[in-house]
Amino acid sequence: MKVSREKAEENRQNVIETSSRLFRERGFDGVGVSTLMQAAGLTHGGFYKQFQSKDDLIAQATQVALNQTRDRIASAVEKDSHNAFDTVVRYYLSDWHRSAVGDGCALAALGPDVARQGPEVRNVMQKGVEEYLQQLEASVKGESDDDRREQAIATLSTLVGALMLSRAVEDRGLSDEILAAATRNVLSHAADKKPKREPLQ
Amino acid sequence: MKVSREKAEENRQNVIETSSRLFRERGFDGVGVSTLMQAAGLTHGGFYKQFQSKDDLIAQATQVALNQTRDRIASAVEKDSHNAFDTVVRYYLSDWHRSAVGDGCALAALGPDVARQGPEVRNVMQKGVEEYLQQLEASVKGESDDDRREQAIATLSTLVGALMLSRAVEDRGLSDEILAAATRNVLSHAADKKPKREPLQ
DNA sequence: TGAGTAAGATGTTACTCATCATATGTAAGA
DNA sequence: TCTTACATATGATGAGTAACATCTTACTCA
Repeated sequence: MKVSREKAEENRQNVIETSSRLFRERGFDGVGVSTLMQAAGLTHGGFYKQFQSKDDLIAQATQVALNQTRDRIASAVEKDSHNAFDTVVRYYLSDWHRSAVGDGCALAALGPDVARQGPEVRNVMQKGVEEYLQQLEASVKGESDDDRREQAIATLSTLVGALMLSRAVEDRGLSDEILAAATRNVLSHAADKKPKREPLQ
Repeated sequence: MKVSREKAEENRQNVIETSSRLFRERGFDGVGVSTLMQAAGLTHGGFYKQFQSKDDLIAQATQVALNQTRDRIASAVEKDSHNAFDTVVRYYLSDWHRSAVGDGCALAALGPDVARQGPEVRNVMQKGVEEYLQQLEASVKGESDDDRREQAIATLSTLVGALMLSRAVEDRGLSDEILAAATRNVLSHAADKKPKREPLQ
């Protein structure tokens, strides 16, 4: 049942991408190797020819997930570079992002899961956070580099926290309220030289 | 091997409290019923006479965890009611809280885990979030109720997000930076009528 | 360059062993 | 006697391994 080198690599990528989605939806402990391989159209025996262990796959899938969101934000900003910050915030705290757990930001979907992992995965996460912060530093307004850095960190924290909370509560009304309040607050604070509470739309 | 009614109830509470800690440390899927019972000094057989299912225990343990942090914050505020907001923020984003996952806030330790659960657990979470928000609304400064509500939601999001991120990255330096930046930012924003960037200490 | 062949890698099936959530038995308190 | 908390199964599923089949890839020698 051997397969061409290209096909094998394609299968590998397929497993990683499928896993990155399923992990975000169900957590690292919520899906088994067997399920992951089956979802990629393979049987679970061949897994260990492609990956050292499940942890190895977790690291790679987390990387892919983080890159995906980074790229999506980058391309959204590219289309509207004048209101970069506004674009990022509204994208991150959108209805779509709240419901698209498997396609959304890994920080909000897997933060505590990653915190429980070993150094490899945590290093991947760290690199992802740094990249997100650089994106935000570029669009945030501030008087100094330090100021922008602080704004970026605080903004990222608020975005991640709000999205996570909006997904964890049962009532849709409270969930909506969290997204709306966080959006308004972040936009009013980080966009300096504007009145503190500008209308949302 | 029957035990007195009081002892049985004591055992039950013991299981819930132990579970609330272990769940926060390892996630809902990271500990099995057997481990939980063993950690409470019992064998796993009696579990289903005390709880309907693992989900049932998850709901109760989440409740206990949320109450614990709520009470700790309340008593911290009581001791220094003049700087309530300051106290809450510094408590939440402290070194101690970052490392004490099993004794810390369930929102930051189990947010995404809860998001994957059924309505019962999510309702418990929702009630917890509402209580946290009420605590914050009382200490946050603002011109109107709506204003305070928004501040409370944004602050809670930032606190939860920052703590979660600080735990998920590998490097201690970045982790410290996240906590420090979020602390400074939240305090400068929510404590109105003060210069925007007052020194941290 | 050509065919033929040896070697190597990918994936399947079948397995181990541990742990999972849950159900049934059992002995002691009420 | 009758309830019930705890102990002992039970069947399913977890991660990881082993043996084998099969096809690609690389090497050999013309």
